[in-house]
Amino acid sequence: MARTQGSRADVTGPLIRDQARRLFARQGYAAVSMRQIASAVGVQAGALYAYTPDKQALLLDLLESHMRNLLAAWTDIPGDPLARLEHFVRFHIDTSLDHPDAVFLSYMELRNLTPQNFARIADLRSRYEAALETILRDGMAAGVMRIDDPRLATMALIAMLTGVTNWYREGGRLDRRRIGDIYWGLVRGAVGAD
Amino acid sequence: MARTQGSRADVTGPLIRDQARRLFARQGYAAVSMRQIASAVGVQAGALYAYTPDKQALLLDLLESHMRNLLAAWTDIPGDPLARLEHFVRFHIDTSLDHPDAVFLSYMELRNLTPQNFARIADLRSRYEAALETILRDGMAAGVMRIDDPRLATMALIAMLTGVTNWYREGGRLDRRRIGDIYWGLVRGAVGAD
DNA sequence: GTCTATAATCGGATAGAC
DNA sequence: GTCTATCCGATTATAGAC
Repeated sequence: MARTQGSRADVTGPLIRDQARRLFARQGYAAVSMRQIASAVGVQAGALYAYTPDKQALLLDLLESHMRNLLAAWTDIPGDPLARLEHFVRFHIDTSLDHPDAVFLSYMELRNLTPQNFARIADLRSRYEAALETILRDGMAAGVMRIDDPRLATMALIAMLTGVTNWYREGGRLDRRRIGDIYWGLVRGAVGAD
Repeated sequence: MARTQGSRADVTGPLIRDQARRLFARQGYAAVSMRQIASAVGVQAGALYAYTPDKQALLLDLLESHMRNLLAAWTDIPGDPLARLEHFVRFHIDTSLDHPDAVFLSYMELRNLTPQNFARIADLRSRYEAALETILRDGMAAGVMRIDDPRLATMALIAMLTGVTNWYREGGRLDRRRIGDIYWGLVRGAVGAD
């Protein structure tokens, strides 16, 4: 991948983020060196510092932009809490399968953030969790869901749905639509909506 | 923690494993140095190599012994598949809360194993997953569970149950018995047993 | 914006004394 | 079994040329 000299600011910036995301997800933040990222991009290590002040800022940028994209992409729908829950389940699975590396990073590399940066990401994540918890509480109030503890159910369901990234492989036995169907069946039962 | 000279082989060995497990779980394998582990134990870095040939072997030992303990501790019970499933749910949650660091490591640090070592752990894990899948299939055959895809349900349920380590804090709002009750309610619904 | 070169530190692992 | 000392390669980040 080594390149000779030349400026390509428009492509290098996104490429650094893409390769860093991919490598961090596969090997872990601490195990990836700036040289490795630079090599994957096709530049020398020193060039990375024209785009990020340091490695930590690069990780924070990846996590924060993912969480902001997630929150921006999510839109609740009006009406039946069960339909809203199905919408959330399919949204979460589709997002997780579209951006498996970003999703994986966002709950695996929190421990490598500084305390301040951790607080920023934890805040964004709690907003996303609140979206699901609201649906569950509305479903209980409407009498269409039976849930012992909506806070715990929120954590449990998100863990279950996010887990799809642990085993899903492109071109595997099940396509996305089918996976969404199966998970929705599990979730619908879990909230007592059968 | 620094100590003066002296041999304490009986305590140092277990202590190295305890501290390595704790540090690996909190910061990640790659982010923890042998010097850090030694410092937490109260010995110099060189002394660690009397107990492990290298850092990788230390990680493998932690993961493998955890998986073997898990498999040794698990015993299915005869009878009703629903009772067996409840037994599995409570076993898995209790184990996860008793050994949160080991559980976390066992599904977070697989990527830092060499391919050979990875295969060893993956084999042990698949045996554990098979225990749950068998119960689900028996429940379907007996007509007491409704499950679209038992293989996928196995992965989904284990992800959900293991997720308890992400939020549980000792002395928190809910005690273990109550957490087991709540998760069992979610699982029972998810497998269509209500 | 990118390169080359380098500073300063830290990493895993080993040797030999006690 | 543990310590001290050390080898040697890798790491993050910076400086200055182009």
